[in-house]
Amino acid sequence: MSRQAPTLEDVAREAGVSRATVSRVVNGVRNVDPAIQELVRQAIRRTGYAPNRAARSLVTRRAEAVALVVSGAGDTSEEAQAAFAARVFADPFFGRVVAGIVGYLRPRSVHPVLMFAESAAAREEVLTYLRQGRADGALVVSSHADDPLPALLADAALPAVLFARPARPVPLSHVDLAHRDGGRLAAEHLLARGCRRPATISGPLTVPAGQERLAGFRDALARRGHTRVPVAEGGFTYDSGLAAMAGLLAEHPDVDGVFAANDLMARGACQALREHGRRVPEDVAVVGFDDSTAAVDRHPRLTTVRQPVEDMAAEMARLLDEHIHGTRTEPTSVLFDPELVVRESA
Amino acid sequence: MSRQAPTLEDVAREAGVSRATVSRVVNGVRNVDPAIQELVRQAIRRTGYAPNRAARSLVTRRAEAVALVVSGAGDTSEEAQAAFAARVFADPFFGRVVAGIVGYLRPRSVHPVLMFAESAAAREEVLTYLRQGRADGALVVSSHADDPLPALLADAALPAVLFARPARPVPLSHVDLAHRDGGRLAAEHLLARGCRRPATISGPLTVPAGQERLAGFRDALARRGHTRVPVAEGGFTYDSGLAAMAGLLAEHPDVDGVFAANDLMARGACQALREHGRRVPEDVAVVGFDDSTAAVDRHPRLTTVRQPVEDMAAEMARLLDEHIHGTRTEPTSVLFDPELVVRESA
DNA sequence: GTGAAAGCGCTAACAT
DNA sequence: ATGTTAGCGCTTTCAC
Repeated sequence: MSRQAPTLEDVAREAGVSRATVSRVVNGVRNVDPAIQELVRQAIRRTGYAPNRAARSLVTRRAEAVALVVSGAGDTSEEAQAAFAARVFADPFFGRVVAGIVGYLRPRSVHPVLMFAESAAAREEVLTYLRQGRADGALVVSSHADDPLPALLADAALPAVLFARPARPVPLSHVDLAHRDGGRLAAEHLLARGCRRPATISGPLTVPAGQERLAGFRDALARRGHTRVPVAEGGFTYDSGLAAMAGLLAEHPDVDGVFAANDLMARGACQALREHGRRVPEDVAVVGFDDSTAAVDRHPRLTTVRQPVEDMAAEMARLLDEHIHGTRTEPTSVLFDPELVVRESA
Repeated sequence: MSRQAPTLEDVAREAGVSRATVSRVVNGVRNVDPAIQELVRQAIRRTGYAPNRAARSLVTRRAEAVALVVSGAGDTSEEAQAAFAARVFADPFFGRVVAGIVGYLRPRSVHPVLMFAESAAAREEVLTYLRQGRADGALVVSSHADDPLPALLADAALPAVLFARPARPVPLSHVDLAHRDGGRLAAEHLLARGCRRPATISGPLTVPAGQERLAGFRDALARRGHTRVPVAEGGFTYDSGLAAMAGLLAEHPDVDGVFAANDLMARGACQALREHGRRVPEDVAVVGFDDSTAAVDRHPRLTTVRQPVEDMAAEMARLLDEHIHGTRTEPTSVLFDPELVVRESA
């Protein structure tokens, strides 16, 4: 379109020095005469030079980019992929992940390339992408615990870090939350505010997070004498929360406290409660999980177990960075602590 | 880490042909003997060869990547950038944009690199990124109409396409919605269902979309005899919708229909209405705009003016593609039609 | 139809 | 402290 972009050569000529010198000032700049540095800098400004990344990557063998892959377990059609993308982004949780990742990556000027892997073909594409050196590693957020991608990545010895522990062990670093403690926090809060009939809407029991939040909640309750706690399994969606709450109410009309394993389901539960004429928190207290935007963008503001997602995501990026640069070689897992945030719903 | 990745040379040796031949079968493959093609393909499989993108980009001058930049008008600190990222993703609208873009890009195996441009430095970074050839063009979604990025991109003659017409004309292609028609659709629906006291919660009047949705709504109403329509300006957020509705109710307790310029504000309005003892839609009908997930993930499901965001985003990607490949040189604007989706709220 | 060779723009030894 | 030079892995004329 426009005229050729200026190269190192052009700048060198303009400044009256060699390419190597220009390269030195453009990069780490070890020992270049300050006067010459200034000369070169001016030449760069005059020519409007911007280093060609392909050429640099070719020799450094670094793309300065990482793949941010959102993967599932499915094997869906091309169209369904778009729907999958929309669904993922609809979850307020993902925005926090991106914010945390970008917060770490940006200052280091590495950029995230967005990829969706919801089919075997898409997963293969991710591997190829990395093998081509278009990205130096992958940050993986799975929507299912039995996602096959982590194992593929590990087998190919490609640098990767996961958000959340996979259902089946995989030799890859990951960050995670102490979900059990989170469930315990919710239980203790409900009890402390006087609930006598606590119940819970769990996450899918196929994912570790779902199991553990439930286990933590149950254990804490059992320790205080509540051994038979009603539980309805949900799917981490608004609708599933609504349905689960309706079911709970039908079987146990006297529930006075509910722990939903995420905020979206807690919102659904609030709606079901409202439809059945129960006030929140007067009649039934509701505790959510995550502290996503869903917790605060409607009324009543949710009391919830906060997951420090941004910090976790940033740590994920940091771990990947270390794996890429070889400063860390062994798979590592970093666990974060949940925190109770008390608002209006409980 | 692992052993060197296989190169074209390795495959050539393995297959007993020249690099050029391997390159030909890897790419477009014009006239290569079928038998040799097969030979090469097997060699590729055996070696696990994946073409090095940096090397290819160096000669083709194509990154096969585009920048997906979410920009604002501000000049915020580094930390605020993260908050900005989180906010953007919290908007269900953005997920649909990504889905549309990825839907177009994926089959062409070009990948979106996520960038946020909320400060002068960040904007400069986007320009540099493109000049370095790390991305072939930019897809820009601005959160403010007075975003300076589009003009910068145009001045630098970098391929770019915008979502929505900028406040100030810029010689860049863009896609947009016929917002006026959308406002009209809302007005006609409210009238058709018998509203006598319609009001509206507009978007920010600084952005074209805000102005035009309001203008369309007003015009249609005026044409039917309603010349004095209460309007409260909102900011496209849940809270602003809630506050605006409360204000409207205070000044005009008899409103029986409200058009909110987006779904999030419509949700806020529903909440305010509920707090003031009004039923939706029995006492007050509410029409939203966008048809985002916010329209359907709570009750009552929103009657809303649908914006075909995915299609618009895909078109944006298509236009950029044409600009990049030089098949389109003049800035073009493509306008989409809104559509009324009737659900429960009106 | 296939191969030889030049060169894309850069970094990093190595030499000075 | 600076310059010279050899590639990095690929595409693409140009011969054959």
